[in-house]
Amino acid sequence: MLSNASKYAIRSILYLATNSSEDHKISVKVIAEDLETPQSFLAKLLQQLTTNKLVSSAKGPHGGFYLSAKNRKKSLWDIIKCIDGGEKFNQCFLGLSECNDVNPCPAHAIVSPFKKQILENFRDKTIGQYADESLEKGTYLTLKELEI
Amino acid sequence: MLSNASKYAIRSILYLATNSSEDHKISVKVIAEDLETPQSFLAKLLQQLTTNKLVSSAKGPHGGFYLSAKNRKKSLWDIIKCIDGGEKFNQCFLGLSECNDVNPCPAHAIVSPFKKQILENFRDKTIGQYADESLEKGTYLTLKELEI
DNA sequence: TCTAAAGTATGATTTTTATCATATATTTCA
DNA sequence: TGAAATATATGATAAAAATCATACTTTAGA
Repeated sequence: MLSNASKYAIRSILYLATNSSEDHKISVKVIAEDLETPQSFLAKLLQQLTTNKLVSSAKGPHGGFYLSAKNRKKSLWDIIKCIDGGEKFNQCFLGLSECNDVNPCPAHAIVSPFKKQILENFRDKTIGQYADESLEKGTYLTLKELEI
Repeated sequence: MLSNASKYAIRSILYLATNSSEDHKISVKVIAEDLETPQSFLAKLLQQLTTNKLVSSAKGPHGGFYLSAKNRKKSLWDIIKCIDGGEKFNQCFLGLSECNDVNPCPAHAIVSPFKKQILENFRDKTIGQYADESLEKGTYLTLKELEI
């Protein structure tokens, strides 16, 4: 479904949402170690996310990445758009370029409603809300968190 | 979601379900032209599908591919398993290897029910049923069919 | 029995995605 | 003011997916 890039990006941002603040920036090195993702790949991704205002950063000692209040207002969908492009949830399951409610492929009827609902959820809920809910529900972002 | 390979495979099989029979085999060339897919790639795929008894074939003049009654009893899920592997609907949306109802990632709650329902549909409905329904509903398998 | 029309088998190439590496620019703090 | 810690920029490499190409085998039909 999503590219690794998008997956890493989402996990990083949700991680920053619960662990960082303007007073507590986190370096790529630490993020990559905590999330168990390739560091230089993540560095590139975070750059891209920073350029697109989804993440904030500061150079130098005690620098690093963090989420500002504004950043927390963004959505998962914003992240996906930024990395994989805005067509991700608009693509036909069987790869046809014109599949839609009027001219559906054979899988359209079963797949389409789900895509719509997931897209809505990803578009309408903010990163901040997602992070809060995740804290309540106790979700996890890396396998490390599963070790007892 | 699916690889191009799986998409082509599903489209080919649904195409054969409505257009072929033991008495009317269809060559890769024709299938590829009708579905607008790369011919040699499709040839490889059809081989794999034939090996795995999802499609039937005959060599020589008037040979080609077709679906037997048995082939029609298979499911979309069988095709996906054959090409992309059986983990396709079992993978965590954020790429974690252990994500499940007990230890969910932040996206699990929203994504998981949909995956389950789609998987069920794909697993429980036969190719034959899919093809019949598609005929009734008037779905399409290639953009060509949209041209007036 | 020869020829042409098919599938079958295998490997080469291209494209995309993912990953790795290295050099540069800033900034804090001693 | 200079050294170390950080992000930034860019390009190189590796791996996977998709595509292309070529030679071989089987079979119907003249």
